[in-house]
Amino acid sequence: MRRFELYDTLSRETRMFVPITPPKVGLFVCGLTPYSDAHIGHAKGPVTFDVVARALRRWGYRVFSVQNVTNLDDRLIARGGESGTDPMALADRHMAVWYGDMARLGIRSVNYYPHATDYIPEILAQIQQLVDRGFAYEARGSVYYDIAKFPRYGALSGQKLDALRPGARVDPEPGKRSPGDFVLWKAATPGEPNWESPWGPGRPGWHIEDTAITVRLFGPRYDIHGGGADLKFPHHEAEIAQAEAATGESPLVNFWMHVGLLTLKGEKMSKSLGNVVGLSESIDTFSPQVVRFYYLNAHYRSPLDFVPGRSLEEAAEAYRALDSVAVRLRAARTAAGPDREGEELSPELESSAVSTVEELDELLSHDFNTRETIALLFRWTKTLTELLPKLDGLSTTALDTLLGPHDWAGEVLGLLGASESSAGDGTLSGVIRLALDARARARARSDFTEADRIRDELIAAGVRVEDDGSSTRWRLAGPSV
RNA sequence: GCUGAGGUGGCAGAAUGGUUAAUGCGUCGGACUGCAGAUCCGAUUCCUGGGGGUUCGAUUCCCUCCCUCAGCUCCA
Repeated sequence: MRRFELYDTLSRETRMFVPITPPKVGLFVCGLTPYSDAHIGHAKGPVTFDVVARALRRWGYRVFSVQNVTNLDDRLIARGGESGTDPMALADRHMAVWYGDMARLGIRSVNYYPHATDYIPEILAQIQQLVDRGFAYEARGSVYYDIAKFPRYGALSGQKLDALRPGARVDPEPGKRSPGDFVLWKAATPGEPNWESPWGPGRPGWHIEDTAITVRLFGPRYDIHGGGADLKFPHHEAEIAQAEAATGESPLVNFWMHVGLLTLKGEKMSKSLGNVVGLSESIDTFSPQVVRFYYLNAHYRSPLDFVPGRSLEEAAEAYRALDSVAVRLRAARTAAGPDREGEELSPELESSAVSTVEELDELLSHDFNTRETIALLFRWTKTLTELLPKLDGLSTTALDTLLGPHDWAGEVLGLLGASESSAGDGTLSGVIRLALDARARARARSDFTEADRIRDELIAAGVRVEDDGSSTRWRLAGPSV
């Protein structure tokens, strides 16, 4: 198992990661509440933790990665009510889209997506524990957590209870002992989904599902808990308070990882501000790799400012440069077959390729600095470009060695991988090839009017045409690229 | 107001108590091309918010001020 450093929000320090039960690593990430279509900010965390899981597995850890789904909450009920849809069915519908987007983004590291409503017995049991131990109280059919009973409440986010801004969005519901108390079990309102409980019919509060799930899956303590930076307070505070009070064990998690939020022109992207850019559309318009690249091109803890019409366009430009060399290298490797004899690499080049891979692991092991690994991949690409003309003469083993860094990127970053290269649709590429042949014949007889007409029509149809000395390449163009 | 994270070149964004502060985008010049694009080569050597301090040396550590973003019970 490779050793690595990880920043922990709770202790506010970067320290060596040590699993509770090596080589196992429990990774829990707060997933989403699928009450509407996902926007471009929502996938930043999942991509980040996908890389975390991929890297840990490469480094010899056995990761169990879990992302919960809050498939019932106030917003889902509200949205469902507007359209006369069952809130949980509405959640499922959005999740279908979400899973599709996750698959397109190459996120395959998540082992399990537990849904809140599948854990009602665990939730009820945990609430009962909290009541029994005196951390929670019932009022008017609801159960609240009494934050006064848990002195460490606020430690993660640095909030002081008595400093909570007076008149802020604290909701002094009748029955609450303190405005800061949060609901564990919400008494049923007619027409809403509900379950029987010792306190009457109701449904879970927002925070309780996570700890009910993690205690069930991981036990009272686990290794890494991730989520967006906006979840620190109160959500993650509540989780600590719930789990540690219920199980009597501490700390709930060893490392809290918080992902910097995506802002839109300096402001947080959110529905209420009306400044959202859709996730699915972004993937459609550009590509899953470009979206991934965009996120990973910054440190996961930094906030990232999204500028429509520029951010993904820039990422597309940068990624293409990186990818085109990877594609050509992989093509040469495919052409070489399983065991072609040929020129071997110079000792310097060979050791450079090997040490580049080692350096990639090393860079990533400092709090998952994906940006640094991308910078190194660019440098490696640069040394590769002068080799490009000689590729066809190299042996299979030489090509495999050269592909090391790209294979690393495919395995860990989910970029530049063998499977990620766009193969293209067979029919489409056949038709395009046909048009390009016609253009080539026109060019051969110096009929540039006809040649340019064909090219212009292809461009108008979204196909970019590039002559490269002897051959002509094409690719589907993104918008305004 | 309180808590946290930051302020780096035209832009995006890393890093480190010490040779030219990574990388990318963009821009400029050259090569290639019928042209364009892509690609390649080169340049963009005068960039670390202000002010103090510690140090032989700070962008990095400390203090202070200013500014930005996020959180302060919807939030990835």
